[in-house]
Amino acid sequence: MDLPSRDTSSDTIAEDIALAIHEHRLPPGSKLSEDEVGEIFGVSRTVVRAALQRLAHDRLVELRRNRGAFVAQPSLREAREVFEARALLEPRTARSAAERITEADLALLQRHIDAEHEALAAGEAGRALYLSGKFHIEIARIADQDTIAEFITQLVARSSLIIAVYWQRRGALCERHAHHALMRALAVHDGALAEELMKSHLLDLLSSLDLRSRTAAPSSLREALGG
Amino acid sequence: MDLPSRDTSSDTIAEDIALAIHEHRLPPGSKLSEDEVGEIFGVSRTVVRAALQRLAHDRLVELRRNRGAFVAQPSLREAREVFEARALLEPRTARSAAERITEADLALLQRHIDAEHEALAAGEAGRALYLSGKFHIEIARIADQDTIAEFITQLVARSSLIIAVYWQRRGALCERHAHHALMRALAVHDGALAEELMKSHLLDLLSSLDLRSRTAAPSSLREALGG
DNA sequence: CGGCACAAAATCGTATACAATCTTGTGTTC
DNA sequence: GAACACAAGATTGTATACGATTTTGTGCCG
Repeated sequence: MDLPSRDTSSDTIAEDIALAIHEHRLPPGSKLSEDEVGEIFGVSRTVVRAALQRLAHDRLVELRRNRGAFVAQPSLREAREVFEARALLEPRTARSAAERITEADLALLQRHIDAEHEALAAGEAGRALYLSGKFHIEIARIADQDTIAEFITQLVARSSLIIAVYWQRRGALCERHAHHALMRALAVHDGALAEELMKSHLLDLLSSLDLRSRTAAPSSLREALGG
Repeated sequence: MDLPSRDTSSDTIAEDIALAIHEHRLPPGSKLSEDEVGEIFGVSRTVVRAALQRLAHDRLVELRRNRGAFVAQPSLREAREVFEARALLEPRTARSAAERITEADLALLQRHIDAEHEALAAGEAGRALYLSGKFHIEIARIADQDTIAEFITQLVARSSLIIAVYWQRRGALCERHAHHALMRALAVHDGALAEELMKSHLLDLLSSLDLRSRTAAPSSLREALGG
C-alpha cells in the first residue's frame, strides 16, 4: 500500500501467508477469514480468495465450504506420506546436484546455512526452520530440475506444518550436522554419498516426529484442553 | 445447467477442461476466454477464473497477465523433467502396489484396460490416452499413497500435453503390452518385476517422443504455417 | 434446570460493474 | 508506400453487492 514496489497480486499474499505458516507464526488450525486477510493486505476479498485457493491447492490451508479457510492440520497418514514422497525424490536429486554443482552454488548454500545458524542464535526458530527447508529446495534447483524442485518446495512447506503438529524432541538440532555433511559431499562431487546422506537425513527427520501416538486427529479442541 | 445434479462449482469446470485437454480435444495453445468458458458452463467469470487458476497451478494452462488463459505448450525441458519425475516416483510406487494389491484392485485395473481397448477400437484415441493415464494413477492409489498419487495425477496430465506436442511414432501401441505385462507382475505380487517394468515403460514412453528437434518453442505460429 | 426451536448475525459463494491494460484498426506524415 | 501515432474495441484485474449457508444467541417448553 505505502510502498507498492510490487504488484499486490494474489501471489504476493499467498507467499506472505505461506511464509508465516512456514515460520510457525500461523499455527495449524488458525482461521483465515477472507475479510480479515483482505483488510490486512488492503485488498478485496476477490484477491484474497485467489490466494487462499492457491494455498489450499498446496495443502497448506484447508477450505471448508461455507466455513472458511484454516491453516491445515496434516493427519498422521499425510505426515508419513509426505516424507515417503520426499524419500523418493530428494536422494536422487541430491546425487544429480552433486554431479553438477558449481563454486557459486556452494557459496550460496553456505550462505543459507550461515543464515540458518544466525536465525537459530537469534532465537528465531521459525525462521531457522524455513531456511533449513530452503536448503533442500536449493539442492533441487542446483540439480537443474525445476519440476521436481516445485514438488519438493510443496513437500517442504507441508513438512513444516507436520513439524508444527508432531514435533517431538525439540532440543535436538539434527539438521545442523546433516546439512554440513551434505555440503561436504556436494563439494567433492560425491553423488553416491550425497544420495545416501540425504536418504538418512530424511529418515532422521521422520524419526524425530511423534507419529505413534495421537491417532485421533488433533483438532482445535487440543488448544481448548491444553490452554 | 439443465441437469444440476452436482454443484457447478469451479472444480467441476476445471475437471471438465482438464479432461478435454487430457483427451486432446483442446490442443496446446488454445485460447480459453473467460467470457466464452463462462457462457459455455452457464456461470460467471468469477468461477471460471477460479477454475483457470487451478489449472494454471497444475501447469495445464498458462496465464498471461492481461492476455488471458491458454492451454499450456510444454517446453522441451519441461517434457524431459516431467518424465524424470515420473521415473523417480512411479517404479517404487508400482512395487508397493504389487505387494498389497487385492483381487478387487486387479479387477478394477482390468476394467480400465478393457475400457482403454474399447476406446481405441472405437477410434477414440484421446479417450484411450486418458484411460491409459488413469491406469498409472490407479496403481498409485493401490499403493495406498494418496500424496504421491496426487503428484502422479498431475504428471500424467502434463504428459498428455507433452504427447500432444511431441508425439512421434503414432502407430506404435507401446502402451498395450507394457500395461499387460505390468498387470501380470502385479497379479503375482512380484514387486521387483513391477518396479522394473514400470521403469522401462516410462523410458519407452520418453523415447517415443521427438525431443531432439524443435529446439525453439512451437508456438501457434506453427498452425499458421502448417495449415 | 436442561433441551429444543427459532431468529439474528456473520461468513462464504456467486454475479455484476467498473477500471486498467492490451490488441488492433485507422489516419497522418515522411 | 512504409512507419509511426493515436483512438476504438476487446479482454482481463479488481471491487462491490446480493443471495445462500452456517453459526450462534435467545426464548420457550418439558
